[in-house]
Amino acid sequence: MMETPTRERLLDAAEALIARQGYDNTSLRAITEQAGANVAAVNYHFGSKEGLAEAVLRRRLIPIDKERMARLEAECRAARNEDRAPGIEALLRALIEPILRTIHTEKGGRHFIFIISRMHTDADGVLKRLFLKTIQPSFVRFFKAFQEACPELPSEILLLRISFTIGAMSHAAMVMSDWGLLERLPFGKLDVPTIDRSVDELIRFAARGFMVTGTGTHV
Amino acid sequence: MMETPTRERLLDAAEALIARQGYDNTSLRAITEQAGANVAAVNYHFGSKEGLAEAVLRRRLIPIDKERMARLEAECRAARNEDRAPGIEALLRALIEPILRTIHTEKGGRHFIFIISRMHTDADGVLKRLFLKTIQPSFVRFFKAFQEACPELPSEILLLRISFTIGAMSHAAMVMSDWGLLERLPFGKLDVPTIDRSVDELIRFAARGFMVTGTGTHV
DNA sequence: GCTTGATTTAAACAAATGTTTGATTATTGT
DNA sequence: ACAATAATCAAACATTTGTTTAAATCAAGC
Repeated sequence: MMETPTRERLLDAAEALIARQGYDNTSLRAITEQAGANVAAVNYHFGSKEGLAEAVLRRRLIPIDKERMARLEAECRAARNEDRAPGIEALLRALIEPILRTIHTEKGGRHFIFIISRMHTDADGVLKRLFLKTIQPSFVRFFKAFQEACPELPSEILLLRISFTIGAMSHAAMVMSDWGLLERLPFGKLDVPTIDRSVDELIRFAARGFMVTGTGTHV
Repeated sequence: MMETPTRERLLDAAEALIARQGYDNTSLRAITEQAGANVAAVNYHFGSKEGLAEAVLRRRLIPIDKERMARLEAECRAARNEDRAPGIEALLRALIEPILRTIHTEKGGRHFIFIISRMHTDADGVLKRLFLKTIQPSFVRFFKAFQEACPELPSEILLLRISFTIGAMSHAAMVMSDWGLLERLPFGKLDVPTIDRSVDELIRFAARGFMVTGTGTHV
């Protein structure tokens, strides 16, 4: 049985610890200890603590970003062929599903989600800059697609609603990763919803948010 | 002209710096320097760095919490008198407006908002525990009111939707505090919405999210 | 005016941080 | 088998961290 290489063990340990404690509050010694490696291993393999964090981020974010764009373009292509505007719900699904699915698809995904959530609310920080750089192009692309889907909505309002959605997604990711945190509160008995159910609820919640003149009832 | 006391200058400096850089990444020396005070002043006035952070949090959070509860109870009372269930939109307004209003009402509110946003996405941390302890009772109270407003909605789905709303609010607060961050992206010309307009958009976005069988069109 | 208590100050504290060094051990290519 | 490169290791590096100390300064009260 081949043991996993040090480089990867470092990534896993860093991912888990940074998720729980944050970047600044996680020491290299804690990471290397959990990974069963020497302190110098980080600087050998990644150049610096910052380099390690960058690698942690890229490892999962780039595949997610690729799948997002693939789904986005698929919907836009389908829309062109059928001579219609892209559908809001399909766009939301392209934005939300790839990242929330990593919670139970990938091994460390549950940890990674926490890092991403914190990324959205960090004003500044080492990881934030890299995160923005990585995700900016597809964010701009998504915005254009949303504009096609809602051609009569003023851009700044559209941007607000997309921000609401990203915030909801970010927070939902945390709740879904650690539902126990809510269950500890005195809410009475709750059936924990599955990830897929939660994702669906989120997408439809956001989709309704993008509507106007909704006439449904509150049920 | 009386100069503001050291205690308060420390709170202001800590609030601004913790908002920008996070709790762990903000040193006491940076805080005391910006406040024009000695390093030991923090331990003298607040006992510890943690004590200072706690004071920063309580100073604004407790009044916000009080106003939230006041509005909540007002709506519930009105509902009882008129023999109807509490209205979703009124509940959302009670939850959202008091905290988002501090952005432009209070002097340092713009900074405080960042701290609160980070609080929501922090898995653990010094401030998180205090935040939860402070806000938990009214959160439970809000949940009960939402249950009255949506008596047929399963509790776990209701809890999900509230989580979506809180996430949207949290992220929106950041965008509203620093709209320039979005304007830097290549979106073309945007009219920056006012705070009041943004708050309204958020409340109505969330209110639509709580509906079912919405039949509006995407505009 | 002196005293009591509150506040401020500079200096020092131990502990923890990211990084570097130089030697040692594994692994690989020929 | 041997040389060359890659990887690991213990030890030490200079900084920075939150906190404490003990003296100095300030502000009232009587």
